[in-house]
Amino acid sequence: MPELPEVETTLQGIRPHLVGQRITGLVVRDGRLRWPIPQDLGVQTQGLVLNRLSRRGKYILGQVGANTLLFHLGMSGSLRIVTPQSPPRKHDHYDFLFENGVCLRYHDPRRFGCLLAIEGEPFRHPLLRHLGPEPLEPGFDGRYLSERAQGRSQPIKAFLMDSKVVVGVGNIYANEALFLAGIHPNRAAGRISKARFEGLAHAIREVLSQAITMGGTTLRDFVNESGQPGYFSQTLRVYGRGGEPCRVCETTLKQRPLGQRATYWCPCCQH
DNA sequence: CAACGGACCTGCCTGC
DNA sequence: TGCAGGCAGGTCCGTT
Repeated sequence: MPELPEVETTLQGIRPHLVGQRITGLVVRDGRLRWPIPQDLGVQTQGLVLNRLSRRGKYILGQVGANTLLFHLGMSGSLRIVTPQSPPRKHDHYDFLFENGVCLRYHDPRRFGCLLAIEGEPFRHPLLRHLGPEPLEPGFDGRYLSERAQGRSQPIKAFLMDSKVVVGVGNIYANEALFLAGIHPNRAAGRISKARFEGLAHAIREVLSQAITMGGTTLRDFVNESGQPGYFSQTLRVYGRGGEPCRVCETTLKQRPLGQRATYWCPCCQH
């Protein structure tokens, strides 16, 4: 489910409720996530203040004392701000309780998300160490993409979804950015000109920024911290639109799995 | 190192 | 109505 815009929407939604607040407890109803929630996490965090919430790629990082909480939403996860009294639903895995009476509740049917604690410097952790640059920060541009793509035969779409190349671009926004840039998703990454990579970097930033502004994309179950869906779905240009007319040239959009993932493109606009 | 396939899960939709 | 099969926003891991 969540790509960078959905994670950013979640972060911005929960941050004002939680930063500076003391953790009074952790209730784990079902700790079976991608990796089990550490048994001692409640004891480890109780009484500590959540000093900072930030994002790295699709991870949310919470700084508590010398340690960092690592949240990931996987394919179907969502974090919501609720009251401790609100009855838990099926697949509500854990609650963080805070001194101000707020409860941070995690919901994840498919259990691909995680909740871990990192001791010391978080960016040396194996899950974070090899991550590529943030697409919305300086340093991410056409020149960078072009250099990383040198000699690679991989389809550009798979290249963009590689978090070692750039973080936060998942299946929806890879499809959308390639459409905006006019690049065929199956084109070998190493066979794209520097000029076209400039356009692609711009398209990636554009599509991610727009989606954040609209509160993310909700296909079936993404909800923000208040339980509301995102509205970027209405703006999707190709994702999920196989067989429908291109919004630019009205040619019928193609759809075909590419590297196990649903891929959509306009055969007229993308080469 | 690069590329690829399998694996991890549940829910929902389609078609028989 | 029931059931099998396919598919879904992520990403780690093992193999070639």
